[in-house]
Amino acid sequence: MPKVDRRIMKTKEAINNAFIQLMSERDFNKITINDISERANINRGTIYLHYTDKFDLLDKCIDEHLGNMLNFCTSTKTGEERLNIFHSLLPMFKYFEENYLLYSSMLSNKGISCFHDKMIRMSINGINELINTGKINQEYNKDVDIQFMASAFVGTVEWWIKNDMPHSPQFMAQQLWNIFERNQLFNP
Amino acid sequence: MPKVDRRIMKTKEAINNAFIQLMSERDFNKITINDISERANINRGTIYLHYTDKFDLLDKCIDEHLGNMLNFCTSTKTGEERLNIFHSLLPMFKYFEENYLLYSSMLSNKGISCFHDKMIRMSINGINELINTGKINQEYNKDVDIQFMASAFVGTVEWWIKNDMPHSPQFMAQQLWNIFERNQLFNP
DNA sequence: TAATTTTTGTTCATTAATAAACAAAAGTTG
DNA sequence: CAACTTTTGTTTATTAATGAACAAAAATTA
Repeated sequence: MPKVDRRIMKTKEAINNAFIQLMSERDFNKITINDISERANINRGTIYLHYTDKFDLLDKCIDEHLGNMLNFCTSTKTGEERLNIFHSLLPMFKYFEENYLLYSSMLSNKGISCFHDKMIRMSINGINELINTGKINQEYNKDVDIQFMASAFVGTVEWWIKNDMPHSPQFMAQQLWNIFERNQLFNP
Repeated sequence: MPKVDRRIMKTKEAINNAFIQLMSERDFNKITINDISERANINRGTIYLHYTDKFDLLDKCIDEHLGNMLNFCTSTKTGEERLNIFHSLLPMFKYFEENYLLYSSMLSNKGISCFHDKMIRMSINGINELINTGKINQEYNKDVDIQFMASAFVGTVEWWIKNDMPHSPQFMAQQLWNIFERNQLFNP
């Protein structure tokens, strides 16, 4: 990958940090480009060099962080482990815990649904991968089933984050795993 | 004053922070321009746009921070208070306490004497101002006396900083003030 | 000491960020 | 609703920072 100019890295990080900070303070529709540029201590015009508007910024911000999460969950694993759902469940909860400020802001923030939507889409992708590799009980391979599972899964995770993470990552991963087992979701 | 480009502000602050950090870790002559640019996350060449070499950087760094100190000691005061030595002693000790990392690095660091020299010069300037305004007992108005007083004063402050500030700013200011009174240094 | 590596200070062409200005859109106020 | 203020998105000329290259100096190593 061609190395990125360090000015771009710094600018983007400043924008992202400012944005996440502001998202934890007030609702998305109360945040202006002005606010972001002031908080990030950069020229307002500079934001437009990287993002078309604040919706684009929100979009890319979520994409990047969910991408980091996925990476974190799969990076240190072998191909076999990667498809073992429990080995990914635990790091996922841990990652959310470590980035509490970001994800709780995103979820508590009125006026944005794209975070939820992206979580759903990510889950569906994950489920499809498990189906294609035969890890999942084929009987669940219908779009309604997939949607049902994704909604349940994402809803549970979101509930956990929004309610200040009332259980440990270990506990949550184990509980979800138990549910999956009880429903014979995974092939042995 | 004409407003400075915000890029310059950011670059200088990054350089200064990196430099102070490094000064607290190792001796000045073990610090390279390379180290500073890496720590500051800026291009090495950029340093040369603002400083001729690392000695110049050290010099300007000290000047700036001692300037801040002077400012802090005199800013919130009226003209009368400003020349009342006790009203400046206390804030001085407080300022050093608040910027402990910086000043203890400067003093503990082998290979630099300019910090001490600048402190002496600053004290001499202060004493001269007090003489010119008649605040100081005229009998002390000889260069040897001035040098004696400045050395004693600076040496005491440096001792306090180097030995991890064994007394409170209040105590130090009071003790110094007592010494001045005992020697009838100041006119009533 | 000689060979080698690191650091320095400078140059260069290129790119990113800047301040300032502007009209249009959106939001707020009386 | 109209007057007003704020925010937006874009443009422009200018400046600062960048990475890369280089030879010389300094420091390190054998």
